[in-house]
Amino acid sequence: MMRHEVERRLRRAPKSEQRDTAFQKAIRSIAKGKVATYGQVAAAAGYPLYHRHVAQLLRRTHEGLPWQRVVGAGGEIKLKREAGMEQRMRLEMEGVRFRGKRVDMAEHQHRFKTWEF
DNA sequence: ATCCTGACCCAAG
DNA sequence: GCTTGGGCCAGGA
Repeated sequence: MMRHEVERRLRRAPKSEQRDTAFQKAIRSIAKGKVATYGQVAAAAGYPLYHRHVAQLLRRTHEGLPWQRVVGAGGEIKLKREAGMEQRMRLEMEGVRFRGKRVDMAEHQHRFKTWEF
């Protein structure tokens, strides 16, 4: 492995790992039957503007996380086809109701306890 | 360095 | 309800 690559990893890995840990912690804190948007998860974890990274993390690894509780702005499910259907089904099994294509956010918006982060 | 892409977001029209 | 254009960040080609 080339030296510059090693240095690159040492320099950046810790930060992104911290972020991912914070994201996971925030996601795990979403109550059953509630949802939060990518942007809200990022902000609650202390990284506003990092909503795309929340998505990236979930795409990489969602094992053991209540990933179905993370939705797009306005309660929209962003996964396509099968994956989208699965997310909707998982949410409905938790009692989450939809208004058409979106989660009824007025009823199911999770409120993060910001002092925990 | 540049360009593209992504389980994004938002304001406009 | 759209669609568009802009903004955001990091990783890969």
